Amino acid sequence: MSKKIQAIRGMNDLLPEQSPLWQYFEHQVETLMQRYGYREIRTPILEQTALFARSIGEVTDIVEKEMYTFEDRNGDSLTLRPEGTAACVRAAMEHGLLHNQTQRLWYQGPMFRHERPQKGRYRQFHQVGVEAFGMEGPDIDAEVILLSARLWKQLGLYEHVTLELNSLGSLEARQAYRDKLVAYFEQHRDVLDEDSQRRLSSNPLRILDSKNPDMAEMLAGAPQLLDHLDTESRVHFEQLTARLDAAGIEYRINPRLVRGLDYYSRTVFEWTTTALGSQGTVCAGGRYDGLVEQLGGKPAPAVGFAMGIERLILLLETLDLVPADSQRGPDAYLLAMGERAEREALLLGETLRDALPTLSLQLHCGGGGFKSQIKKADKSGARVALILGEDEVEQGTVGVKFLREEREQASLSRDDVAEALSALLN
RNA sequence: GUGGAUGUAGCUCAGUGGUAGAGCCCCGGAUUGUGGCUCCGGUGGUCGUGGGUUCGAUCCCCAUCAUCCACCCCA
Repeated sequence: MSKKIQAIRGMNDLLPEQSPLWQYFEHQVETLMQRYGYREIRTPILEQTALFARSIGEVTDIVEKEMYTFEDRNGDSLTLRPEGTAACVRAAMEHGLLHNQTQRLWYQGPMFRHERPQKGRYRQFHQVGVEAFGMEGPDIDAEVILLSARLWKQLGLYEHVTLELNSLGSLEARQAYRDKLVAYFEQHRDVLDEDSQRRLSSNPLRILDSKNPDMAEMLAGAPQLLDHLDTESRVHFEQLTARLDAAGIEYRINPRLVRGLDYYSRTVFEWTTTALGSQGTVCAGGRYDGLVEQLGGKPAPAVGFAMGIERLILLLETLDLVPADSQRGPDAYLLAMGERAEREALLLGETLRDALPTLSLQLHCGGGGFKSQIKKADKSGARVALILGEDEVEQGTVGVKFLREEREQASLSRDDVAEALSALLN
C-alpha cells in the first residue's frame, strides 16, 4: 500500500457516486447567481505570492504558515490561492472592471491551505464566493446576505444555520479600538494563555474569540468593539439590521465575531451550523472597503462572502437533504446478443440519440450472457432494457422490457423505433 | 504545528504468538434469451510500511506513513 502512489494528504477525489450531489449544488448556485444579476469570473489558481501577502495580511495564519508557496522556474514566488477574494479583486482591477462602475461577481473553484485535515477541513477545498464592488451603502450588504439566505432555503438548510453579525467599524476606528484592547490585555497579561500572548501583537481582536474558559471572565470585561464604532459605521450597521429585520431574516449580533483576514472592515457575518462538529462555519464574509486601494487601485467599496462547498455537501448529507433523483440511471440500457446484434446495437444507439436528444441511453459493451446483460441493465438504474437478440435482428424489431414498473414487455419495429420508444416512455 | 483513536479482501468489520475469516460487492451456475428474492459455487489479502523481541509476529515492542476526531485556524 505505502508503495502505491496516493493522493496528496488532505486532497480528495470526488467519485462518481458523489458528483451528482455536487452538480445539484452547483446548479442551484448558478441559477441563484443569475437570478440576482451576478456574473461569473474565473481566475487562475496560481497567483504571485505578494498578492495574498498584501491582501490577507502578513501576520495572519494563512499567510504565515498555510500557503502552498513555491518558486517558478524563473525564480518568481508563486502561491496556490488560499481564498478567492484577492484574485477576484486583482483580475477586476487588471481588466478595468472597477473603473467608475459597480460590479456583481461570483466565482467557484478549488482553494488550497496547508492545514491539518479533519472533518470539513481539507488542504484542497472548494468555495463559492460573491463579490460586489462600488457600492458603499448597507443595501448591498443586505443583498448578499439575502442571496445566501435564499440559497439555504432552496437547499432546505435555512432552519439549520444561524446568521451571526458584527461590525468592525472603519479601519481607523478599528485601529483605535485595537490599541485600547491591547492596553486592556496588557493589564491582564497574567490571565492570557499562550496562544493569546502570541496574538497580542499579531491579531489581538482574535483573542476575544478564545474558547479558553479560564479567560472568559477577563474577556467579559474587555472593551466592546460595538461601543467603539465610528458614527458612520454605526449608522451603516443599524441600517443593515433594519433591512434584515424588514426581510424577516433572523440574526444574532456577536460582538466577538472577528474575521481572520485583515482586509475586512465594517460589516462581517458568518453562517454557522452545529451539525458539523468543530467546523461550524459554512459561509462567511463581510465588507472590505480598503482592499482595492490597498492593492493599488482607485478606492472602491466592496462586500462579499465565501462558502465552503465540502461543508455544505457534508451538511446536506448529514441532514438527509440529498434529492432523491440525483442518482438517476439512464432512460434505457441497450443490450445485444451475438456478433451481428452487437454491430447493429451500436448503430441503433446512435439512431436513437439522433432522434431523441433528451434520451439517455447506455449501450452494453463487453458481451456476456443474456442474464448477465440484463442484470447489468438493472444495476445501471435504467428504466427500460432495450433488447436486441438474434430473434429481434431476424425480425427487424427491438424488445422493450420495463425494469421498474409492472408493464408488459413490448416489441417495437425498427422502422419507427424512436417514435415508438418515445411514446412508450412518456 | 499539538494531542488522542484507528490501519486485516473493492466496501463494512470479526479474529488468533503457529503466515487468516464473515457479510456486502463482483463472476458463474440452478433458469439454451429475461434482472430484483432464494439456493449453490468461485475470484479476491505480501493482515499500512520498516525494524526489533521470538524457534515462529497479522497479533507483543519501537519507528514511520496514512486516515479520522479534537486543539489551533478557518470555508
